[in-house]
Amino acid sequence: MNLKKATEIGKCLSNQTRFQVLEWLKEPEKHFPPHETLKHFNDGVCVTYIQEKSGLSQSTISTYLTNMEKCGLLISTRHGKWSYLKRNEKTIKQFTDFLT
Amino acid sequence: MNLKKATEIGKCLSNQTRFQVLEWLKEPEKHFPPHETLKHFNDGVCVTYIQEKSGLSQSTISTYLTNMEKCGLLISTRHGKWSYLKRNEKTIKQFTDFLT
DNA sequence: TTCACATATCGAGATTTATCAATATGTTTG
DNA sequence: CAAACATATTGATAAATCTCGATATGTGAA
Repeated sequence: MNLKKATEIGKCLSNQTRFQVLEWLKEPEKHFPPHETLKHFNDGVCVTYIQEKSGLSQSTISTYLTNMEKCGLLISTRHGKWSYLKRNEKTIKQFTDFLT
Repeated sequence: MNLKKATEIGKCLSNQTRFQVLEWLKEPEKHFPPHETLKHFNDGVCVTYIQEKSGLSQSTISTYLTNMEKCGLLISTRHGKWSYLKRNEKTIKQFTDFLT
């Protein structure tokens, strides 16, 4: 973790929706319905569910999630036509360690 | 700590200078010369030193520090004509706990 | 009380971000 | 392959942030 990377993460955390997504993804089963095909949340939650819950447009959420992945806050996994997002606890810890 | 407060802190952390200030204030004696009147860094570092080190204008730094104090990242103490700033470890911990 | 210095606030222009609708790209299924 | 669905990218506009110089306020010293 360095200052530049930490600041990029800070940017992601400067918006309520983006921060909220990270909170939701702590406990997907509490905040999202089960997936149709996948029977677990091991790889997180699909973009559509996050988009619906956020209330923002599909393009906005897609951009948010892409950026959050780029700076290491999220891990994206593709299964068929769906992209699943989960928290990247490793980067999150590096960030909080850097701050502390 | 709640989402709104955490996002305000995120905003502070979305700028390299502001994040850097927090890093500098971890070890003031490593990054700043000793104060003339005060012989310690118990209350942190005066605005002028932070401003000089940052290279930004006095007004910009003053605004940054004020905002960082408002959202609880810094504690400000006045001694005579100087304001000293130090990290507010309590809020920082609440923030990292909230994120984790 | 006046001067000098430390910090805060104001007003403004340049840059960045928020957010959308429209469109494009992937991927499965019929 | 064509249709349908999931996600990504583009282009645009409104809002927010960055940053400064100028100015105001607060405080100790002469």
